[in-house]
Amino acid sequence: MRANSGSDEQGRSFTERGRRAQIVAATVEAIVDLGYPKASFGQIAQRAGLSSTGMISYHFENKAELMRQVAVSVYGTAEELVGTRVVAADTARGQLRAFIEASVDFYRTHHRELRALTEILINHRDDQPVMPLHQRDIGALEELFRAGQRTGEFRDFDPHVMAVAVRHALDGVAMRLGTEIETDADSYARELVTTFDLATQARQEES
Amino acid sequence: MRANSGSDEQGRSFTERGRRAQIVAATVEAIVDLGYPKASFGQIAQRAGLSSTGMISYHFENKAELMRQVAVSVYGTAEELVGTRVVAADTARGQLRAFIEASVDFYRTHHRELRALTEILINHRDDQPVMPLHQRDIGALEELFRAGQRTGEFRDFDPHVMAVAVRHALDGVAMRLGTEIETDADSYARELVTTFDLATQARQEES
Amino acid sequence: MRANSGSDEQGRSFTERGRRAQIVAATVEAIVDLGYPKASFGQIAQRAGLSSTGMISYHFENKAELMRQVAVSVYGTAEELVGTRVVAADTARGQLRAFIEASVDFYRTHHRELRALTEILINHRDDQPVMPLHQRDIGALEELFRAGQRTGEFRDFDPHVMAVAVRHALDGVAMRLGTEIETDADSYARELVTTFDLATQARQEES
Amino acid sequence: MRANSGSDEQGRSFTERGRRAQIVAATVEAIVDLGYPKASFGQIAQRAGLSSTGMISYHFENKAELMRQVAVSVYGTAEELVGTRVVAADTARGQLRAFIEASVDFYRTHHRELRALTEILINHRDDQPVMPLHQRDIGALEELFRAGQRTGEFRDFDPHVMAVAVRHALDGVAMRLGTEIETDADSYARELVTTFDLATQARQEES
DNA sequence: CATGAATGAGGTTTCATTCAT
DNA sequence: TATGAATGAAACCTCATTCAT
Repeated sequence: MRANSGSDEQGRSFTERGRRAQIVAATVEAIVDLGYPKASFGQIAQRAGLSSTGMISYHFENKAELMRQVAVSVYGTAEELVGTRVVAADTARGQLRAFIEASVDFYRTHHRELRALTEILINHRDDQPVMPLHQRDIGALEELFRAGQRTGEFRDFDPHVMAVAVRHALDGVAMRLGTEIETDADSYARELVTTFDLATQARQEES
Repeated sequence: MRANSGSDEQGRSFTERGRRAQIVAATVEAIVDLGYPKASFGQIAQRAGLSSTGMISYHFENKAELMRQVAVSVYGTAEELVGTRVVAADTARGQLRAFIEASVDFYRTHHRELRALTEILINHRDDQPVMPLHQRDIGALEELFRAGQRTGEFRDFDPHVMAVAVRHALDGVAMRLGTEIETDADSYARELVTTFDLATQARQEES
Repeated sequence: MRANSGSDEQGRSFTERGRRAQIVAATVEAIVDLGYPKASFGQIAQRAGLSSTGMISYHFENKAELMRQVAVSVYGTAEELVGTRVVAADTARGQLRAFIEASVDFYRTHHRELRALTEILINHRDDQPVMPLHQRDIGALEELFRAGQRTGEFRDFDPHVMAVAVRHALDGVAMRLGTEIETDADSYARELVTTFDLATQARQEES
Repeated sequence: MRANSGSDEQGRSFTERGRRAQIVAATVEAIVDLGYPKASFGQIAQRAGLSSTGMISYHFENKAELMRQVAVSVYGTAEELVGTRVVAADTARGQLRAFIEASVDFYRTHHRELRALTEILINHRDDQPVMPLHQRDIGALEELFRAGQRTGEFRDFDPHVMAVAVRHALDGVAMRLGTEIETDADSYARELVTTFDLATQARQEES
């Protein structure tokens, strides 16, 4: 009848996972091309090579759920890419650097997904909110900062504000990478690393 | 027959300027309440105390133009408030501090306008694009940084990247102030000033 | 913006009352022609000479509300026609006869409205139910029966069951008049009057 | 390829008869729960424990045919239950009483089927019309009345109108038993028997 | 200036039905 | 037989915009 109950990808047939992924990808394209408000089922179906919008409704309970899945998908990819590189570092300072570099890297390689995610995060309003998403990032960063402060690597700043600053500074980079005519992603990464390194490190004259 | 040609407020009757301002304000409210995609003429008219959406079409050429005016209006207010405080400072460092503090101040006092502006910036797509808006801010910041680097107040970083970082870190604050349960705006301001102060100042051991 | 708030006809412009009546009439036609499930906005708009289904949504909050108005309208007409003839009679027995005769009369002259009403009563399911409608009729009949029993005109039966029997026997006539190839309405009336006269009157051998 | 040609249950495999009965039962449930217009194949399949609506299309030529089968099934059950009790009586008057009592009995024990049947009778429109169903009942009643009139048991009324009255008065009871908060079915039966007994019997003073 | 009415396009979603597996 | 996927039509409804008054 319908295959759209539940919201994770487990317990779904092979073909269905394929279709869902295809639709999610097409949604990203539609949002990037047309903007969230004009990313209609019609546009999405077209980009997914489907001959009917009914197919989308068949695979996703409704539009809100589809958008949620897009967010989850993009965020999942990002988390995996960034996460593995962060845990590979052994100092807090190194982890911060890894977080920034990996994030910029991700933005460079996935700027369309990222742009779509941003639009969804801004526009999606629902009872079932999409987003303990940025939240999760910010939480992780706060943790990182607090750990660094305990070991004395970092100076004594408000971990929350700093996490917000880092997170959204990166968002800024993301938005630029999507639209600007070939900005150099590496220089963004390099400068941001330096910036937040300076902003966080314990003052040397105090050591 | 129609009063909506052109896009600035000059050459308009008193009542018309009033209606336009009223509609712009109502648009802000609608966007904040419902999100950009659901901020329809109907909702806007309702919030403006108008009993017909025809009135909006009469005063604005189309929806895109209305949104453009909202952006211009909010951005104008912000620029005035922030600009006057920035020029009052006499060192580049002081100006950076003033920019950050004034911005946070503006966000605290105008977070609804700000939220609306953000949604418009993200969503608005048009042949006649609204917004070299952030652009203008970023340009001004770059200028400020370059000046500071020339006088030796600032270290040698990429002014563009730093401008983007500052601008979007502030955006992050803005988004938080709109939704978080009573975040302390002052502590955001204080921490961001310190952060970017540390990130930009010439290294003291090198002086 | 929209003229569809509230649900009675007061406080509406002349033109609007006209349009609403026109749409209600077209809804009756559509239901009779196609049946409730296929009486779509498209079909209704067509029959109302409207070039767009949007016009219906403009005048009625939603389909449920439109159906409610149809029911109210038909029932109102019936109540007026039947009511005036019932109160004109002075004995309970005479009132029962008047009720039956006037009802059959109404069915003959308004069998399309009646058919539509029946379909709506059966099919409409909503939180805001249409129908203390038959209920009202049945209540009135119970009252009539009880009065007649008090004066000794009627024998001692259960007024509720008898009311249900009368009301639904009349429904049966209604359904027949709509579909049968020219049944003689008068003979229906005559027979039903006799039937329920005999069924209700106090036994003469007991007097 | 398909098993749905024809419309009676003969010449069908055991499993197929089972599935068809199961689907018919589920259709009754769906109609009672949701109303005819919302009794979709999806809802029916769900209630039948089927995981695909394709199964329904496989077993029934189309939706109209399914509905026809539901009607036939319910009506068949009713006819059997009522019929056996009617023929057991030996006077026309006794048969009328039996018909009413057995009918009310059937409504009490099968009100869901009955409700579904009613909705189908009202809503079903097709080139291949379902239902000389009530018709058949009414025909039988007319026969019964005519027989009683010949033997002098009944007075001289129009058998058709009386049949319609009885038939639809019973429908009214059926509808009430489905929705009212515990109406006493027995009192309905008792009162209706008395009512139509009085309405039909030859006047004793004339004998 | 302002209103209410009208239009027509386009939105999401549900549905009966078909078909490959 | 049974399933899940696909299709395309049609459903209700909202919207920006226009126009007569």
